[in-house]
Amino acid sequence: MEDSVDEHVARWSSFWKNEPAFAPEVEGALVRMKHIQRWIDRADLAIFNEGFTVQDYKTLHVLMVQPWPTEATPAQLAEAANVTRAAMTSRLDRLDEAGLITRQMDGVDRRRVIVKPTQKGREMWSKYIFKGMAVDQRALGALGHDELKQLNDLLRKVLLALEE
Amino acid sequence: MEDSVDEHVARWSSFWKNEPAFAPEVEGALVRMKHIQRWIDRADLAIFNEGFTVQDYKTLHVLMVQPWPTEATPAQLAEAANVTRAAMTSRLDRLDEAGLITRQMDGVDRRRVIVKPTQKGREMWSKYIFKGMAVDQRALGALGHDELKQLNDLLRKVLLALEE
DNA sequence: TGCCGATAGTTAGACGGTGAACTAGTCTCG
DNA sequence: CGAGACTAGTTCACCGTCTAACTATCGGCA
Repeated sequence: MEDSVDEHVARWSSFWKNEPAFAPEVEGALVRMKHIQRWIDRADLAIFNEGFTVQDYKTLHVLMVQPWPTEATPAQLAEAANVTRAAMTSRLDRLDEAGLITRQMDGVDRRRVIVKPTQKGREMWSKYIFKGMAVDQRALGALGHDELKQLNDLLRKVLLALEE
Repeated sequence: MEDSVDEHVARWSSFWKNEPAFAPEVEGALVRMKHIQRWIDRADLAIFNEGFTVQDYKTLHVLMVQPWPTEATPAQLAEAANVTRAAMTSRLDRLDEAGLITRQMDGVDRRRVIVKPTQKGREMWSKYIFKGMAVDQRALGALGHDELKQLNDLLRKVLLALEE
């Protein structure tokens, strides 16, 4: 059975009949990933209501999810959330304002700021994390356990190469 | 061999030892897709120089790639580029200004605007499309032909379910 | 010790996106 | 045929992010 991306790839393939640089399977896989990603983003958007935004949630999320025991610097959070440090500053301002995180100066290196979630921040996070996981599972719900494992094996191989 | 996402998933798994709602393979697959996507976005960014932006390119790209014979309406382009119609208006303004597209009123339905690439627009697009494809192929370069096919089969199954 | 370069975080101004309001044109159905 | 609902595209005000300064601090080396 064919999905919308098959059409897309077929059209391109005929457009570039004699172009060896075009790799249909690469194009197909990446466009499919993009579509899945977009579907999830839209579903996630629907979860949040006035006053607590997706950005707020994602910031809190990368904070909770860090390898360190749920504390981190703005720079680490910015990298994890894929935004600039400047953007992270204003995000943290909002969360600080709302009482969801605290910012303390690091005693050892006084340039650094240690960000920690408050109790209220942790509660806010867990209020939404399960909804988010439900969306994710709905997105990949078509795959059985073995297929999910296959998918992860393939993606892991890709990622290992990209991480050098 | 383990990638950075394995660590992440292992940490979460122990965090939620007794939480059946957490599905490690779903989480892993989606985070990996996100990382691959991000790697590509960053590589793409490095391709473009002053005066012609990634947005300009992507807009031109969705125009060239449409099922219709390289002409489309702003609304179709907005959907394809995943931005609002308002944003597409200002994108098209820039491309129009630069002489890369034309906007003509549709004779049949005079609310509609038909967008077409100019010769210059087509040239600009093909100037960058091969660089973009090279990035994509580098990203998935770790996979052989059969693995790419497997990956597409899995992703197609997911997408078919999402497209109803 | 004191200087110079690097680094963490913040601040300032510009830019692109969003949602809502608006204009103009089309469709439907009594 | 004409009123009301709908649709396409644009304009506007607001908001989040980006780049590029700027401040404060750290580290190395003469």
